[in-house]
Amino acid sequence: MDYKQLIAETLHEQLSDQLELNEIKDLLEKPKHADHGDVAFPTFQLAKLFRKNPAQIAQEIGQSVSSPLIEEKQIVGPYINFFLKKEIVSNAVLKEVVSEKNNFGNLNIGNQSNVPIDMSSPNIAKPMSMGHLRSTVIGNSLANIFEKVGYTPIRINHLGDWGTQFGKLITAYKKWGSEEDVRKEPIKELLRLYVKFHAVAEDDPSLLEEGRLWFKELENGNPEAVELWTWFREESLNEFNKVYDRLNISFDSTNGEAFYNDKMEEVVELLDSKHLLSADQGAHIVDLEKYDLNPALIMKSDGATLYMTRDLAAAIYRKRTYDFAQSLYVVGQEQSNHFNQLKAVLTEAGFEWADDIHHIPFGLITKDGKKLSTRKGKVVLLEDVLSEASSLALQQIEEKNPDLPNKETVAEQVGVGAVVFHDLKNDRLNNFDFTIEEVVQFEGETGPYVQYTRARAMSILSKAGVFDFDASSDFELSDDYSWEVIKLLQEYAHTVKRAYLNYEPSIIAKHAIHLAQAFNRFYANVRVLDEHDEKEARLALVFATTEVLKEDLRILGVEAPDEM
RNA sequence: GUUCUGGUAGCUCAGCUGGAUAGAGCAUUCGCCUUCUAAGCGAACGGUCGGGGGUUCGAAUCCCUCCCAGAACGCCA
Repeated sequence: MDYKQLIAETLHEQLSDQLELNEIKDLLEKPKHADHGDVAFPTFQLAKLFRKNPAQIAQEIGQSVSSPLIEEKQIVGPYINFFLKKEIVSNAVLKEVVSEKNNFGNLNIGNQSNVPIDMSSPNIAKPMSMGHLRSTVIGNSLANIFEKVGYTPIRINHLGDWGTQFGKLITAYKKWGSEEDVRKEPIKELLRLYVKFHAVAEDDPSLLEEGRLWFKELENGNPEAVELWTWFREESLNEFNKVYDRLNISFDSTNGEAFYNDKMEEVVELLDSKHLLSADQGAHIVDLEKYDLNPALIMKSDGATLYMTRDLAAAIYRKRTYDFAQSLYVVGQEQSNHFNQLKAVLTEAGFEWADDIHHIPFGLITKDGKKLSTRKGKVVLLEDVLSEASSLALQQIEEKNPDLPNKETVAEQVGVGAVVFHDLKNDRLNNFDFTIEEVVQFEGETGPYVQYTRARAMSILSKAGVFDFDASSDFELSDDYSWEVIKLLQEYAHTVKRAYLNYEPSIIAKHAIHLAQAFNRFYANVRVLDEHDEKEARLALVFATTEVLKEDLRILGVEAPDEM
């Protein structure tokens, strides 16, 4: 139910000569303070039309407006403040949640069209760091958001499985590695080799040349090189999957960079046929001066292709394969320039769908104020963070609720949930400096707080023995504590839509926090299980809260334990 | 140097399309478990919304300018 719309309609009866319905609706706003009502109409704009002072206009219009939905109207200076009939709204909203359950808030904006999402994309033979977590969880959450508004998301893990680093790795492995060590702890051992390579290469630059040679061998299909590469890739992917399992994330495609090796030539030929390529210092570029961008490098002077070439091939491949409505790239903001170039080149090539490509940038994670660097071995391993979080959560359970069944399972849900929620609760673009204390918290605006709130609500339902409601019952509630919860439930679809339009999971996280806060105030002040007339309605409100909190958490990729 | 992000309470951040006294959480101090999980609730403390101009009836929000921080700026991805 759209209350703004209904209020706008009643106002329109008075103002049909001066304003369109939509104009009135745009003027209506949600007051910041509860004592200013639920919907407010400021009359400043009308002052010009009427040539009267706003307060007088508010008086005149306010007098004659009435609707069964309006409990009370207050005219405060230039504002007309409307207070909705809480019973009617709560009844309507709770009926809706009770019958729609987890489908509450669904929209059909996307018509089930495809939206590939380029996300996670760790590099083979390197561990997943906190930086990859961002791309992974933001991408996953966006996929859920797009699904909720009616699109078909396609989660693509564009693995970094090609490039000169494999030459280096093969070199290092042949010099210092052993099959046994790699099998034991693949990522850690490969990382050790990679770091050692760079350390030794500092003093012995000939190593770099050897690395380049081995990469050349790999490109040429040297069986030994290919075998090692395949093996490294496989071992790495196995390791990555352990992390993805813990995060409850899976992919529809793991086509990485290597997948496009045989699709680059076509791109170069295409650009060439459209006369977009020009030679510059021996390299081939696409000039993008008219887009105010530096030139895009398509082919190196030695004839090798580049990142840009590969991404062009991937973009074209995805359009052909999925005929997408939008194509998203969840990649750090430091690559904004690259994606601007990518879109510009595609536009130059005549692909009007270049406009449907959206880079979804996010901020940098630092450690002690400095950028993480795999080469120098300065990394925060995601797996370690998750394990640390999980064990801290277990400690917390031993302290707060030692009799809880399935402690380890819940600890994992809470610990991992804390990490994921922390990553998603603020604006994507914010940078943050990593500390485990900051990331794993259990109080305040955190994942565990939301989970805990829902667990308490679930406990009420299980004590009442009610998990299902008859939508034909009356759920009329009018107290202030219920009302704050009802309002947040009521605006859910609007919230989901905002998250979708802004590509912003934090909008969902904020909703979860606000709903949890409102519910906790209700919980502290309103008795549910006592016998009274409103018992069923209050139970329905508790139920609705558990459903929507669970849905918020699901969209974020966080689990919701029934007990904790 | 150029471009892009950001600059709001001691710290971390909200603030939807410009609107009524700028809001949370953490930290600090204090109060609330013989009633539905105290991972909770309440109260106190805390702000020249980076500085300066401008547009507007009205600016944290839009425009200009300066300062500060981070990032990106052709043969890495």
